[in-house]
Order: sequence, then structure tokens, then C-alpha cells
Amino acid sequence: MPTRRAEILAAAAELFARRGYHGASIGDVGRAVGLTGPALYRHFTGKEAVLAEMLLDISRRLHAEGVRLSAEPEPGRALDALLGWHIAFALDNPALITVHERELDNVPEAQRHEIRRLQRAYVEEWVGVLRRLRPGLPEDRTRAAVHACFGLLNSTPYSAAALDRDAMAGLLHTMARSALTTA
Amino acid sequence: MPTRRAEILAAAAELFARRGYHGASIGDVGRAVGLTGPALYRHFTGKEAVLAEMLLDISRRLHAEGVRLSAEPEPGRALDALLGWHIAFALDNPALITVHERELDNVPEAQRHEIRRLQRAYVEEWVGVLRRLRPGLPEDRTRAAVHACFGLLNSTPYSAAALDRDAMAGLLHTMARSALTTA
DNA sequence: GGTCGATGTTAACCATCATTAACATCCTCA
DNA sequence: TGAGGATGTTAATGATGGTTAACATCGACC
Repeated sequence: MPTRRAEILAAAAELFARRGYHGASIGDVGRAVGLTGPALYRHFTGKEAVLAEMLLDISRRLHAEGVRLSAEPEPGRALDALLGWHIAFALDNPALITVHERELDNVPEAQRHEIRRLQRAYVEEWVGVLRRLRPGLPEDRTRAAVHACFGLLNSTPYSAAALDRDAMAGLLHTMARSALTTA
Repeated sequence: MPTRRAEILAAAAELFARRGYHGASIGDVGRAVGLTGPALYRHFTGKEAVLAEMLLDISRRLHAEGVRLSAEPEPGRALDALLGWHIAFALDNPALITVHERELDNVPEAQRHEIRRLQRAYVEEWVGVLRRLRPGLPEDRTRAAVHACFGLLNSTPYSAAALDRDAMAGLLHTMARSALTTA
């Protein structure tokens, strides 16, 4: 029902991704949804609250799906499921991925901890799957490999224009899988 | 000889990387080098000029080294040289890599074009090497693969703490090479 | 020894911005 | 019909920030 809130969140994500949290004003966000700046205060308690809700929502979605998909017992299949879903999310929501990756520091303390916890937990789902797939790899190397893999997958906002969506998805999946299993 | 300029550029890179261009004030940068805000105007014409010079310098270094290393005739060797050098640069200068990747839009038009040209040219050096190594791969896929590879390599600022430098360099090299040659 | 350019400092200026206040509309529903 | 909540708008407020002005210091060099 809160269409307006969702609309504002989407516009804010776009602007925060393109210009950075401090580079986009509340007036810019309002204008992007056909409103004036102060109108946003009818829907959010402030600029920080917009960012906080945005990041909390993203990290919840990622984490929930991470838990769900890594439940698949066969680790190779689980990894492909994680890859497929994450890649689709990144290709469909480049702005969200960008903001999620860059703007955590601007979230007020209160919610920053929870977001960080969810982000870490999401990484751990991947680490768990990868450790089942490659038991020999030490844990810190595994975690570093997962982070690097995210770097690869999340690079999509900068280059997505070049290939059509399916080709891009396939390419990222192949590259990431190969990188992880060779690590 | 302009030690002060270099010092300011380094401090600014650190702050721009951590908080974003708009999130770090000229006063913050000054304070970081033991000066007051307005003192910076003795060394740069303004905040934008600091960023512009920083990005121009980085992209020139990347491009020059890209040209130099891709001259190696054997494409596998050339790729390893590019990987090794880029990884070392990213591990040694995480702030520079971050800013170079994120803040181009805040550079004034005049210098933005030149920087973008150098960035593109650097990518093309990689594309050229990769095409020699894997002639079958279509050009647009090759370019997309290179961009994704940069995403992997440049993820280092976020996770570098986990492993020691050499282990991290080795891991990134292995993963990137595998991703590129499987693409 | 005195001038001058380089390099800093503090105070003043002006724009932008987040936020709040005061005031309008309009829809719902008793 | 008319009271009230939801949702907007424009004006005011206060802070911050980039930039410039006016004023010191100091070292080099005639």
C-alpha cells in the first residue's frame, strides 16, 4: 500500500547510486518523484531514515535468499543457485547494489549494526557453501574469495550497457564460478 | 619537489575514498595535513581541481603501464604482467583505486573527457591482450569480461584486511586469470 | 638590511541543504 | 455537511561548506 514510500525509495536509490548520498539532496529526490523537498518528511523522518530503510531492506532480501538457496544439499547446485539469484538481482537493481556496497557509513549507528550483521551473514552463507564444495581451502581464503567474487558480480552497474541481459548474466555466472572453484 | 601538493593529494584521496567527494570537506582535507581549509587554495585552484588532478594522475599511470606491459608479444605472459601490476597497484593504493572508480562524475567537464579517454584506453589494452589470447571471443564479450575482472581486482579495498598482502595478491591473480580465460 | 614571493591564518561571504513552521487541499466518514 | 487526518506547498531557520579578502610570517636574494 505505501506506493509513495516505495516510489521515493526507488528514486533515492537511483540518485544515491549515481551521485552518492551527500551528492543528492532531499530536494533532488523529491523532484524525481514530482514532489518538493519537504514533502518527503510526510513519509520519512529524515534523509538518513531513507537511506537506512533502503539498506535494511536490501540486506534483508539478500540474506533471506542466501539462507533459502544455500539450503540445497548438493554444494555445486547451491553455488549455482546463489550465483544465479545474485546476478539477476544485480542486473535488475544496479542502483540498489551500488548503494548497498558504498553507503553503509552514512546510516545512523542504530541501524548500521543490524545492516552490517545481515551483510556479514549473507557472506557467511556463501562461505558455507563454498567450504562444502572445496573443503581444503582455508576459511580466510574462502571468505576473501567470496568478497572478490562479489566485486566481480557487482561490477555490473558500470558495464551492463554493453551486452544484453541474458548474455551478461551468463558471462558473469561463468566467470564467477570459474574464479571461485579455482581459488 | 611539490611535496605539499602530493601530501594534500594523498590525504584527499583517503578522505574521498572513505566518505565520498561530497562527504569530505576542504576543511577536512586541510586538517588531515595539519593545515586549515583555505590554505589549500595556495596549492590548488579549488576542490574540483584536487579531484581532477588526482584522477588524471591515476589514469595516466594506469594507462602508461598498460601500454608498456601489453607490448609483451606472448599474450599469456602479457596478461600475467597486467594482472600482477594492477593487483599490486590496487593493494598498495586502495584509496586511489576507489576514487578512480567512483568519482569521475564530479570532475569538471574540461578534464573529464581526457580522464575518460585514458580509462577507456587502459581497458582497450587489456581487451587487446585478451583477444590475442582468445581470438574466438567476440569483442563485446571480451570487453565486458575485462570490466568484470576489474570489479574483482578492485574489490580489494573492502576485504584486504583479511589476508596478508602476498596471499591476497596470489588469490586475486589466480581468480582473475581463471575468470578471464574461462569467459 | 630590506623587498618580495611563497605559504599560512582568521574573518567575511554567499550558496546549498536538511529540517521545521505555517498554511492549503482534499478525501473520508460520522 | 463539516471535522479531521493525510499529504502537499511555500517561507523561515540554522548549519555547513566552498571560496575570497585582509592580514601575518619567513626565507631568499639584491
